[in-house]
Amino acid sequence: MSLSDSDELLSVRAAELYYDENLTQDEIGSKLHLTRWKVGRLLAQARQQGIVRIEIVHPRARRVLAERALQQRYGLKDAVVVSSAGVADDSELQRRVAQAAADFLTAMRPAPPTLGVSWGRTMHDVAASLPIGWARGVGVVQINGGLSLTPGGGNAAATAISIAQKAFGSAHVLPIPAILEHAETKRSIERDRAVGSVLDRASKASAYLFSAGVASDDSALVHSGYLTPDEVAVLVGKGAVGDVVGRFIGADGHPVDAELDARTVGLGLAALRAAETAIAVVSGTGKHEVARALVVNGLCTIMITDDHTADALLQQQAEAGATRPAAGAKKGSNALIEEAMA
Amino acid sequence: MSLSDSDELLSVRAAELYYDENLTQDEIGSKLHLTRWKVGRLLAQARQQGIVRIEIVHPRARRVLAERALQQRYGLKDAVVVSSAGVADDSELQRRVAQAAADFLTAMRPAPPTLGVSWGRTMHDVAASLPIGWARGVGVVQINGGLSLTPGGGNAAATAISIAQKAFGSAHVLPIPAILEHAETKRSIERDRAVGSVLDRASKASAYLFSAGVASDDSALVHSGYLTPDEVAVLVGKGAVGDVVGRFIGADGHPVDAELDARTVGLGLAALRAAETAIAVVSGTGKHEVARALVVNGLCTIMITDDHTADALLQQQAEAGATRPAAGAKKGSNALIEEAMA
DNA sequence: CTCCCTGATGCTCATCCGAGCAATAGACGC
DNA sequence: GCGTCTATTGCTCGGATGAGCATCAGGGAG
Repeated sequence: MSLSDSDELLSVRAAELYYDENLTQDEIGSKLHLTRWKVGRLLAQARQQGIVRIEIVHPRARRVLAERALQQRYGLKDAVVVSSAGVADDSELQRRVAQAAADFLTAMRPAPPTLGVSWGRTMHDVAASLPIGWARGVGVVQINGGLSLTPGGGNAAATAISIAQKAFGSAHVLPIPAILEHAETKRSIERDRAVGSVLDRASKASAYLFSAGVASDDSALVHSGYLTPDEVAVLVGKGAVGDVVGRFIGADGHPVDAELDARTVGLGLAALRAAETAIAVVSGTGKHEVARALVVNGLCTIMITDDHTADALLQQQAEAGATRPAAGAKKGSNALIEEAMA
Repeated sequence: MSLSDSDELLSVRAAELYYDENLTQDEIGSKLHLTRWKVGRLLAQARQQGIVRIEIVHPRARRVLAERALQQRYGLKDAVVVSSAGVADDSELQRRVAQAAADFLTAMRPAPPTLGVSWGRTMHDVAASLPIGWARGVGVVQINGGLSLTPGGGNAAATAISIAQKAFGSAHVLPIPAILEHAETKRSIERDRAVGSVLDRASKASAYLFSAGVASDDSALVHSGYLTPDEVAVLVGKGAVGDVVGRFIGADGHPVDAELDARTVGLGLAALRAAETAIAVVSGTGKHEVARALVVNGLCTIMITDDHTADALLQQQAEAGATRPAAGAKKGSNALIEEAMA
């Protein structure tokens, strides 16, 4: 601790003169009766101690440090953390994260020939945020069932179709329920030629893009009428932290209810775990736990989220390491900007 | 409007790379396929548009720009605006402002031979924040009556005494009520030799330091039992925005109730208006109106306040000019730092 | 008292960066 | 198409700044 009180006050004063007024370090030096090197050191100290906080306030701003920390901590291939500075409500934040996901997709080089997508509020926003022509000829495959029983917001297939259309590609949808009454029905549906081919295609996708839902009454699966609040409560009792591609998982990243899981149509979690590129888009206070389950258990290789969630994920110091082999400090989507220039 | 959307995104990205990572502009240039000058311009634009916000987070931090703006707008000799960044509640903010006032006093060169002070919660905090030896031999004079009828927090005289003691000086107190029942009583009290001599000394003080109170049930004059909430309500009805040295004033800076004013013991507002150095210490959401009355009507030459109040004072674009002759951009308390080094 | 160690200070030098200027590319009217 | 006008780009140059080093003050241990 070499920070004497007087030095700290000097730091503050120097920082004010440097950043608010903008005097040179030399000028500050003579004003404060210090040498310009001392001033430089005070400023460095002020920045290092966090007295000077530099914040980038913009809907599209990202928190690069948190991104790298996430990447390294959980062995992700990449991470995108959007700043929540100046965000009014949770839904605006979600839109920003969706926007970031769209930016990320757009910047992906090479674009995935086949992209498996889930559905839901977040995915809808991502689709909406994608610019027309974000890629050329991507095949988009819906990876889990979803026939919204409630109106509004378009159904699950619309998301996949929209993403495909904007890339001048083709969509392969699953116009079937997300969860069936009986495991047997599910198996027979999967045996259907059309459905089977889509699922097959899904399992071979070169990349996946999906979101995660909360385990509460607010779940999209409740809103869509597949589950009742009571059923969700039971799942929570069994340790569910949220759902991924329609499957409710616990903190260990595995389904909490084997029976329910057997009735859920779509790609299995193993496929995500094995995927080369699995992009999770998760944001909001309620989703910290699911997000943790995703990264801790290697269910995604790329995490796109907000800074609060990221901070939560980085909170605990030593966690069990991710199941993914660490990808090292491999640099990620720094080609994002290409899009902006195009 | 030369800010195309792509340029804005580039600005954001460049700012991230520059401030979060800290690459040189050159490195950013090659990473983003831009020349380093372009990067420089993007960064300048980002700062100028407020995309990059640099904030100094420290209890003692000041908002120098607001200070200068206040100074120039209202023709003040000086202004101190403390940052409210990271402040939990209003009382913490008040303590910070009091601290700033103490810093300001300490840094005053030359120290005023005689200092007239008022009393109240804020003044108490200022006194408490002053370091022992903040000056040598200042004569402190209480400028308005105040015998707290309620316990706790020490009475009005204690404030003056504390300030004086810490400067190894002498105190001249007014151990009499702030407001009397009858104007006649007030006049006779003023004729008292001891009281008269203090008031005389007060009127000749080389500087004044005072706060201002709200016109509401929360007024110190209500707490001290000099006024009832009903009486204050009547004053508010007459346009009172708050009290200064015990006198309730309207937005025009004049007493709203002549009769009440005639019963109030202490320095008149004219003395403040004429003073070479009149330091007002005002902070808190409820005091914006009083603060405005002070600066608009030249009741102080130096304003020490919080940034919210300052912003409120700077809100309206063209206001009637201050009654004080503009003091120009005369530099103020930049010697503050001497204290820190001593 | 002397020596040595540690941390702070002031300095040199290479780099970084911004102001200002010339060249260039677009935009527009003719 | 052509001239002109303006916004943008890339550059020169000198000041501003940070890294690294020599020096110095102070503070034990012997």
